[in-house]
Amino acid sequence: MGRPRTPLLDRERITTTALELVDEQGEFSVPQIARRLGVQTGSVYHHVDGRDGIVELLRERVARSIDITTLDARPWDAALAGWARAYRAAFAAHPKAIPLLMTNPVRAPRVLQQYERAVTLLQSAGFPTAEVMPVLVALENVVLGSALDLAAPEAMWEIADASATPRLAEALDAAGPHRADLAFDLALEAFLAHARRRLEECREE
Amino acid sequence: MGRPRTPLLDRERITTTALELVDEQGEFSVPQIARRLGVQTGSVYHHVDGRDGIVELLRERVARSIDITTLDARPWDAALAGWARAYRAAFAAHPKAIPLLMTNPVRAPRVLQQYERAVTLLQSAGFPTAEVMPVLVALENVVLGSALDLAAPEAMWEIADASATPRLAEALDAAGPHRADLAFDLALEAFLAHARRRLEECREE
DNA sequence: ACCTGAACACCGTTCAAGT
DNA sequence: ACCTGAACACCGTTCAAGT
Repeated sequence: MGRPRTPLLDRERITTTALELVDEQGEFSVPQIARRLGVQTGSVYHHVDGRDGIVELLRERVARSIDITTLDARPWDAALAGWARAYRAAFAAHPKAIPLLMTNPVRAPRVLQQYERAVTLLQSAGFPTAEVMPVLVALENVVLGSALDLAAPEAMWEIADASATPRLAEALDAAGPHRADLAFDLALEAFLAHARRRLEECREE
Repeated sequence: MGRPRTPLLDRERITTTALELVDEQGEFSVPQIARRLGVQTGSVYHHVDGRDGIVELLRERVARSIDITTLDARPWDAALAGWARAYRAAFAAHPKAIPLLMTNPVRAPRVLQQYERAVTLLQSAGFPTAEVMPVLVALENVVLGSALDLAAPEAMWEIADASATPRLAEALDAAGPHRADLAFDLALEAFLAHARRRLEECREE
C-alpha cells in the first residue's frame, strides 16, 4: 500500500475514537482504535506517543472542555465556585473516563493557564502568597474527590446489607437519589465559607 | 506434578505479593505473582476470582489497615477528624496502589461496618437522618481527593513553566514542600467547621 | 482440592518494506 | 511522511491431565 495521498489518521480523530470507546466500555486499546478507523494497528503509532500518549490526549480533551469563563465572575468566591462546578462538570460528562484521567496531572499549557488565572484571582482578593496553593489544592481535592464519586459504578452503600448495617441503609434511604450532588455542594460550601473567613483574618492583621 | 500435600498458594500470600509488586512498580500481573511464588500462572486462578478478584483483595487489605479506634473518640467531630486522617493514612502508605483502589468501593463487610459506626456517630450527635449521608460523603470526597493528590507521581505545578505561569510558580515556591498535607488539613478543617455549624442550626430548630 | 503445562485470544510496540 | 504486514514479548483466562 504505502503512503496515501491524504493522511488517513490524525491526533484529533484518534482522540475522538478513544474517548468514544472509553465512554462505551470504560477502556480502550490501540487495536480497537485502529479497527474503528479502518487502519492497521501500527499506523496509530505514527501520530501518537504510544498508549500513554493517547491517555494524555484524552486528559487534554476533557480538561479543555472546562468552561473557563467562570473565572471571570466576581467576587472572587463566586468565580472559584463557578470554576469548581465547571471543573467537576467536565469530568462528569465522561464518568467512565475518570479513573483513566485522574491519576496523572494535566500537562497541557492551556490547562496550566487556568491555574495561573486562579492564583491571580486569589492574590488579587488579598490572600497571602503562601496561602494560595493550599487553598487551591484543597479546592482541587474536593472537586476530584467528588468526581471520583461519580465514576464509581455502584456506591459503597448500594452493597451494604440492610440487616448487617441497618443505620447505613436507613441514612441512605433518607438521603434520596442526589447524594453525590448534595455532598459536593456541602463540601464546596464548606470550603468557600472557610476560605472567606481565612481571608478576613488576613485582612485584619 | 499434580496436587501437593500442603498447598503452595493461598489468598493471603497472593495478596501480599500483589501489594509488593504494586508498591514497587505501580502495577501487577498474574504471571508476575506466579513467578514470585514459584508457581505456574494458572495455579493462581484456583484461589482467586481472576485479576479483578486480586484487586478487590488489595482493596480489602488496605481498607482493613484503617485505624478504626479513631471512631471511639469524643466529641463526634474529633472522632470524625481522626477517622478521616486514619483513612487517608491507610492509602498514603501505598501511594502507587491508589489509582487501582479508588475506582471501586470496598465490598468487605468489615469496612461497611466502619460506615455503619460513622452513621451512628452522626445520628447520636444530633444530625437529622437525611443529613447524615451528604455529610459522610462530603468527608469521603475530601479524603479520597487528597489521597489522589498523594498518588500523582508529579504535581501539576511541577510541570508548570515558570515563564508561562509566573504566579503559579511563585505561589508554589511560597507554599513549601508540605502542600498536600496543608491542603488536606485546610479542607478537613473547613468541612468540620461547616458540619458543626450545620448541627447547631439543626438543634435550634 | 490443587498444581502443571499447554492453549487461546488479546494486548502494546517495533520495524522493514512499500509509496 | 505515512501506511502495511509481520513480528515479538507479554497479558488474562481456561482446561485437560495428573496426584
